[in-house]
Amino acid sequence: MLDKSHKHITCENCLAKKNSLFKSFCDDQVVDLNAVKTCAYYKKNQPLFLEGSLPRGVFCLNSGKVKVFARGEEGKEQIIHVAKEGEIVGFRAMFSEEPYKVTASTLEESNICFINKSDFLNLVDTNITLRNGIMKELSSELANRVTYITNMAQKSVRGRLAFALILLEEIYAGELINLTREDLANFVGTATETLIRLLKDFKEEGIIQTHGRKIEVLNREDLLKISGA
Amino acid sequence: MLDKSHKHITCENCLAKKNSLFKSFCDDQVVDLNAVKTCAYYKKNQPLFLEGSLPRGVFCLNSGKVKVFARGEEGKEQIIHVAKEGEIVGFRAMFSEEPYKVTASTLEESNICFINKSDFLNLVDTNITLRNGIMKELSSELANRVTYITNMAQKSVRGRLAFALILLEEIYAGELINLTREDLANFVGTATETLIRLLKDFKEEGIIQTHGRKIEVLNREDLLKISGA
DNA sequence: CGAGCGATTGAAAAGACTCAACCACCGTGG
DNA sequence: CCACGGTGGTTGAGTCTTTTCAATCGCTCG
Repeated sequence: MLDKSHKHITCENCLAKKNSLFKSFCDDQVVDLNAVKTCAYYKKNQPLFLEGSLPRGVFCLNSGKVKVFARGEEGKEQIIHVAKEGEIVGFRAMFSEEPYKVTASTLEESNICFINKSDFLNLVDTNITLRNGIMKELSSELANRVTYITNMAQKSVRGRLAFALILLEEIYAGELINLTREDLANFVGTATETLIRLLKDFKEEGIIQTHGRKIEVLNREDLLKISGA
Repeated sequence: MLDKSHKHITCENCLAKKNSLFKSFCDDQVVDLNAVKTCAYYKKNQPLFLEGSLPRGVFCLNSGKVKVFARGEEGKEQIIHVAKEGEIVGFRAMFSEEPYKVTASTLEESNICFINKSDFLNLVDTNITLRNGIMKELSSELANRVTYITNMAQKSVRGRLAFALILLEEIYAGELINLTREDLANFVGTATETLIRLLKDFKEEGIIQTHGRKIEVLNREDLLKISGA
């Protein structure tokens, strides 16, 4: 179960150490990191930061999931990314002097640590491996978004949903995908009703199965095939 | 008129010096840059690099325009960006060890210089301002693409075309927009026929005017309004 | 128990795409 | 000089996808 207190999480045990940009850190640096960070417990649907506000630091997810989204014209959310345990959220904003272009908000209860902008930039300055990791990460996200844009522009909604389910299956590794239909629709980029109908189709085709709102992928191959079309 | 020879272009006079990432360079560095680069004349529709190939360096546009695109499933191009004089193309790939995810190809006759990967990375290592500029550039492009994705996912084709025309008007600053209907459709993310019909609508509404294939924007305000809807 | 949100369904309308045909321009070779 | 072929631009008709609007259902929370 989740620890709901604000107690300090030690970086040494944190998943982020293994998976994230901080993986290059040696023991000394982890101790440093541990010293400058602060930890907080977030309830479901609590924002980490808001579009338009000024970045003050980065967020490191110890547990829980976070959606990152922009708002289109009529305020409709477009979910750009779903971050999971071990990921660092908001580091792109550290290098531009601009306000956030996106909002980040928890999808479930989460324990999230915060590292101050100056502390973070200090780490970046003193650790070449970290800096290279960040440049590589920025570049590869840029490349990812090319795929994302191409998908949005060229695939049918059915294809996009298949693609989204593949991504989400990996993000929810092991667990079932657990999103409101509206969030899922906002990730795929479609209307909620359309999304529900397509999920129904997938169910009837035996590709997925639902447990309440939760979605289980039964046939990844078929999803790949549909996504490709 | 364009100089069609392969003669050396001096960085001192190049637009890229003023506008691009290299703007932070002091005179000495410009001399260095000038020494390591090579120049080439490109005909229309000639590729700078191909999706899947290994990056060997960056391209600096002295004159001309370049489209950067990915290919969707059935090979359909999705144009991600149209680069103009002064821009540096392909620098994202310098920081990941992966093959290009996109193809770059000239839209018109161009004079383009090439800087070797190791020379470029050397410059990045020795010039902190350049490095910071690059990180900022990567971050802000990432932010741009969020808008791009949201547009693709939520706007109608009409809205996307309006948005594209606004962007292209800036890129073709002063000149008329000059793209094949197919390229424009691949930028907007639609079928060529749909694109042509929408252009016709815009013409009838007095928002644009065509001169052969070239497009002149008459009413930017209306485009903004349509794009916003 | 009632309010309210999220999930679901139906029906109709709008938006885009596909296919097929035709036009217009341009450079080539005879 | 002119017919030819090819590419890019345009139009029409029909179809499919997706959205929109309206209504219903189920569940949880106070």
